[in-house]
Formats: sequence, structure tokens, C-alpha cells
Amino acid sequence: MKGAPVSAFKLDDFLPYQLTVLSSRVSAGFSKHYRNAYGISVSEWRVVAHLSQADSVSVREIHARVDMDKPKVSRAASRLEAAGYVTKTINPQDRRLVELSLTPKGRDMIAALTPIARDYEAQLSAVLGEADQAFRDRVAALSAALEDETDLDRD
Amino acid sequence: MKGAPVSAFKLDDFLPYQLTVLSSRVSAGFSKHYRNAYGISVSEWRVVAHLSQADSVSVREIHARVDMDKPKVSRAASRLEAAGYVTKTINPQDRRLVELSLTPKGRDMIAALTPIARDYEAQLSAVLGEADQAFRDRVAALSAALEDETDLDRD
DNA sequence: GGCAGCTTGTTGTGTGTGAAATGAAAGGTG
DNA sequence: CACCTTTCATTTCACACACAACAAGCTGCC
Repeated sequence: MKGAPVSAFKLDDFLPYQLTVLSSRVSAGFSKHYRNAYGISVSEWRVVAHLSQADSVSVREIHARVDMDKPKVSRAASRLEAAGYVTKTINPQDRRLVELSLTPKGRDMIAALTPIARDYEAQLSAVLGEADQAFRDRVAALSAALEDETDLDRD
Repeated sequence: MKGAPVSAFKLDDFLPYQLTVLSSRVSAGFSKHYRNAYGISVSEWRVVAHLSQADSVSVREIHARVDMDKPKVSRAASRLEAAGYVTKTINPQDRRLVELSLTPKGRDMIAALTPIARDYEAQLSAVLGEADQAFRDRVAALSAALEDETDLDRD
């Protein structure tokens, strides 16, 4: 019994680990629906998805709302622009701001992906069964509880 | 009403997005406990945590059990070896295998981190309240349901 | 025994990432 | 109005990642 751990730590039962694995699988399961069809990454999907709710939005706005740092948003926007899904225009009132807008091609993409996203979410809900709403509430509660800890909003 | 989305897609309410944000926050909240103190990353933490349950384990074993691909395990192991937390020895029976073992220094680290991990998990459980076990069951159920989809076990 | 084929681990390669630095524009103060 | 500070976006740099190629070792079949 030389190196026998006194009280073994079970990584498989560790909630942070489980959540990372789950999150990775859920994202992978959905991203394969748009990665092949449209050649966009998760970051790009998030930007486009946010643009579907509010057209003409600055990089800063997306950075604040979509849990991505500024360089990530900036690069995702550039890739989306190069792919023809988004246009970048400088705001005339405040010329520091870069307003992002969906092109018709971008709108077509989000129009096609929205039902796919809803279907995918419905599949997840089916697995969760009647506990669906309770589960979502717990996710939100945990997320909110940790929000301030990760509160590094020094820009 | 030119670009008004017909039925807006709410990224904030999208479960895959919520889970990614949650997972990121939970991991960040815990990793800050060992990042500063020991200078190790999440990958390295996982390897060490797994070694705490089963000493002397091959890279392949960790790859299979810890949701990391082979290069990631290999590089994490090399960094841990350089930092003096693990040793790598070639298995004499099968000289392809590299057995990883914790050094005393590595055992000290995991001994110090285990109670911190348990405390952190207890905090999460406190937020979840009586729904704790139900929540974990749902996490496991979802993860299991998606396991086969991500089943790219072509090594 | 020798060669084909598999397994294991490491190393390359192109890409993405995050932190800090930079550039560019607006606001505030004397 | 000049100067300084703040804000926004991009770029730089060092590093991590994923996928693929690779070298080394084992196995089995003839």
C-alpha cells in the first residue's frame, strides 16, 4: 500500500468536469449541423445568432452579451464578413463603433438554422423529460451564482 | 420593418449556449484555485486528478477516460513532468506504453487540492439546494444520450 | 523468422485563443 | 482650444488546440 491514495478523488463524479464534458458534447452535437453546411465556427454562430435578434449591433454590444471577449468577436466578425454573411460599417455618429449587420445571405443562413436549433433543443428537452424546466432553472441559478466570481469586467 | 426577424432566435435561452457559459464559469471558478497556486492548466489538473485514483497509468488509459485526445494528454504529461509533478516511465512488458506516476510533489499537490475541490463542489451543491441530486442525474442523462453522437472513437 | 498490419505515443502544421499593446476617436477639463 | 483620459476595435505575441502524419514497438500469419 505504498502510493495508495488515502481518499481517492473521483474525477468522473466531479461536477465541473461533468459539466465541461456535457457542454462539449452538446455544442458538438449542434455545431455539426452548421459546420459542414455553412463552414462557420461556434464563435461565428453566436455572432450571427445574436444579430438575428438585433440587427446592426456594435462589436462591443456582442462582446457584452455573448460571453466572448473583444478580439474573439472582432475576428469572428471578420471571418463572417469574408464569407459574405455580415457587413461591417462604421457608425457615423461615433466613428469608433463598428456596426455589424446580416447580409441577405446571412439572413438566409439564420433562417435555415433557427428551426434546426429548435429541433435540437427539443431533442434535449425530450431527454430531460418533465424535469426540463427544473433543469434549466438550475442551470440559470448556477450560472447566476458564479457570474460575479468571473466578473472580470475590467473591459 | 425592413430587417425585422420574423421569429427572433434568442441565444440567451438556447440550452447549448447556456451550458457552455455555465461550464466555462464553473471551470474558471475552480481553476483559479490551482492555476495561481501550482501553475497548472485544466488539462494538467485532469491528468493529476485521474492519477490520484489510479497510480501508474498509461497515456492511453487517460485518453480513454478523461475526455482528452492523445496529443493533449501527452503534452499535459510532459508539462507535468517538467514541473516535477509526475514521472514518465516506459513499461518493460510493452515498451510502447508510457506509465505516468505522481511524484511526492504531485501527491502533495493533489492532497492539497482535493479538499478545495470538495469545498467548491459543496458550494455548487448549496446553490442547487435539494435539487442537487436531480440536477446531477439530468447532467449524466444528457451526457449519456449524446455520448454515441460524439462517438468518434476512431482513435 | 520475417514482413504486413495494428497500437501507442510524440511531433508537425495550420488555426484559434486570450492578455496586453496599439491605433483611432470621443469626451472632459483647464 | 489644446491636453489628458477614456472608450472601442484591431493587432501583436505567445501559447494551446485539433487533426494528421509520423516513428517505435508489438502481434500474427504464412
